Amino acid sequence: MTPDSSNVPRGEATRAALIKAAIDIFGRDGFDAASTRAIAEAAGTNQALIGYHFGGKPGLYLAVLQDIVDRVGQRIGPLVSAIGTEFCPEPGAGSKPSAKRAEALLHQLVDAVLGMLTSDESAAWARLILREQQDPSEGFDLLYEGIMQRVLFVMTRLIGCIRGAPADSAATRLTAFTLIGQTLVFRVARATILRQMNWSELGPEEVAAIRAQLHRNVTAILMEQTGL
Amino acid sequence: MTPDSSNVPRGEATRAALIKAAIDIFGRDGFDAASTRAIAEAAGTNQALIGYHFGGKPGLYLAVLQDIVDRVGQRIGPLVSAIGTEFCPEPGAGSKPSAKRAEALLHQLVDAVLGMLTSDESAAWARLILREQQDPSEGFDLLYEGIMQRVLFVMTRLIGCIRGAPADSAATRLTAFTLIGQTLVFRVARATILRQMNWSELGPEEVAAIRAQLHRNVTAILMEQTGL
DNA sequence: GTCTATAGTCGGATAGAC
DNA sequence: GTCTATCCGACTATAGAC
Repeated sequence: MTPDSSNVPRGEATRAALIKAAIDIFGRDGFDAASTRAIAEAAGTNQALIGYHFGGKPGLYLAVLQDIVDRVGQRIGPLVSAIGTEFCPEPGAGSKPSAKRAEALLHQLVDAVLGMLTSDESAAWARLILREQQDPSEGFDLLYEGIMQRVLFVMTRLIGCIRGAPADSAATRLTAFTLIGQTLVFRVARATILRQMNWSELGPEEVAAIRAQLHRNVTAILMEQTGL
Repeated sequence: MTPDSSNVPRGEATRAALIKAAIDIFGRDGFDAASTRAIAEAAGTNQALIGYHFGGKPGLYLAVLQDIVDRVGQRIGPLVSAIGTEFCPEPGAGSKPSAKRAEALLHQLVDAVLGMLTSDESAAWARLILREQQDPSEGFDLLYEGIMQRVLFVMTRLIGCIRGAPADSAATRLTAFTLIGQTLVFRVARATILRQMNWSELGPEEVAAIRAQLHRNVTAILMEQTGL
């Protein structure tokens, strides 16, 4: 229809290219060490356009964080939403799902998080999140509310259902953190793990082995208190 | 004896002050963003002395990594060594320690690592280690051989003993990683955890709650496969 | 909306006095 | 062994042409 070869508004392609490049470079070097020159070059555009589109380096950084939230949402959002509607306590709603169902969904959730954290794509933005955790900036709220809070909410519901314990108790929440930790370690301590296992990458075979181990651990941890 | 008020060689105090300051600043800002000016100022010395004592910024960074290895070694080295001598397979040595003994030591080891990772002191250098894991430099070898390898070695021995499985099997190693991950998460995802728990810090009470949860998890994970 | 050019700041390294 | 002073490169932000 329009004379443009593409159908994005005029400078939208530039905006997207800058964000895409910025994820890599902010992720690799951190906010301070990353240079707007390098980002513009990687994006195939001009350095001055960062000021035009985002107001400056900090504005670009915030746009990058929002983009990460969107990417993660596309990956695990559907599963998280599905669990949320099934397990969110609605007064007068249908019968409560069984613990078996909750356990199956918890395994799915852990698998989804593991798949995300071991993907090559996650290497860049996982670093950004790690940095924000160590030294939260004003952008941390975006990540917390867009990712962590959502995942932890449904995870504590599942654990509470399996154990027959309150989802908001300290023990339930701490259990959720340890489940996340077991998964997170394969991204965070990746260099140590590759060296220790004599692996060269986290390919499908390696991820399958990890998945099996996590499955056993999740079952063991959740069965434990159920029997008390 | 000497006319000096202290008994360190001439510029040793300067060296130590620079390393102490550099741990904080490299930890907070990362290698690139940290400035030698800021480090020198924090150390109460002169910026040019970094070049004199360490040859430059990279040399100072390597000295900092070695210092971290030494600090961690002072904290958990004795326990790790004790476990190593008790569980290292020596041909013709005394009878094998019991699984009960191994489990007790494993709980001690996890406790020691948790105590280290939740200490205020660890905040600075834990960040440095995290960065090295995400993007290993030539200094990563120092950390791996000085810390990770030692801890994982004794941990896999303990797990192998408890399960009656080989300490070098993939499953044993993966289990060790998950145990580390459960502990590590309380340093790595600290910001998320504090917010989610509505805690303001990881003080003695909070650490005790975490410790109890880790204890339950470790028991559950190790009991699971023992019964098969 | 995109570009070039540049002003202003701050970085690491180092020469040379003491 | 420690200091001051300085060189030179890299950075962000921005003015102004197109």
